[in-house]
Amino acid sequence: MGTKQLGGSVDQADVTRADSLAREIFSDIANKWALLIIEAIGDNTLRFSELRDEVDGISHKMLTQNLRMLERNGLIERTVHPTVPPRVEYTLTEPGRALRVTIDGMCDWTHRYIGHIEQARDSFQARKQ
Amino acid sequence: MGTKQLGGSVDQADVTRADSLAREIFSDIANKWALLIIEAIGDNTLRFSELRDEVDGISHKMLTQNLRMLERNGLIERTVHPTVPPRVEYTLTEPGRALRVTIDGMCDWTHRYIGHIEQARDSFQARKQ
DNA sequence: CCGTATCCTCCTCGATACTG
DNA sequence: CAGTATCGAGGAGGATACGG
Repeated sequence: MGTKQLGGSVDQADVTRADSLAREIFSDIANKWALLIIEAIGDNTLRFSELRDEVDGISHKMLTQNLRMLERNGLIERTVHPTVPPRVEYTLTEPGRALRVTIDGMCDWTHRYIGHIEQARDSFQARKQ
Repeated sequence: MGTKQLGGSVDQADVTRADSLAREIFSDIANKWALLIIEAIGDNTLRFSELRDEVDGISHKMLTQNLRMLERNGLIERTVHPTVPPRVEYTLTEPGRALRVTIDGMCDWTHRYIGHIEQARDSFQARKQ
């Protein structure tokens, strides 16, 4: 992450602080559940239970945990409808939608290279007998 | 991931198999160490020890483990120079370089929204007292 | 329905030491 | 220098139960 310094008038302490913050954010975001949740929300407004169905294999706990994290970082917005039973909906914020674009890129990449990868795995397997 | 089906002549079994493979690949790739390693290599040819220095905070074990995984999936190429002491170099393959582009996108995103995120964290903190 | 808390398991990850 | 193996601690993550 320590790429692209912004030389000039910026205090060195601020730079390193920003860098460590950037690493922290990157570590938060760069995990499969977070990325899959963002993909799942996309342009939609989804309820907790809908997300649970949409993101397959995710547990109740992982979902809440990642939703909190994403809310904390301002990537999603959480709106509670004070009805009974409660209705909680999640949407992407503008930063969230921006990140989504790059995640879309990763998904496209996966589909584009899935053949390459399968071959690579076979040849790797063969190399190691 | 289960988006974008390719309808038509494709056998359903193949579709689900490809989908589960895609998820598996995504889970492999979408972790911070893998992404940081790919970023670190970039256009360079780096030795093991150089990578260890470049990707800060990574342990010896995590590095080897992720390098194997990336090699297995054909994202990096590993070349051993049979000298003594041994010299092992890593570069990105074409799929690796393609993925790198999207990772660059994530890094850019982080830098662009770091301010938003900091604010979001503060306001989140405040909301929860 | 949604969220939190508790418990318990497993496996990730770091430290260390050893081979080629 | 690069890689593997081993071991132990700690956190991740699942299951369950309960509260609002």
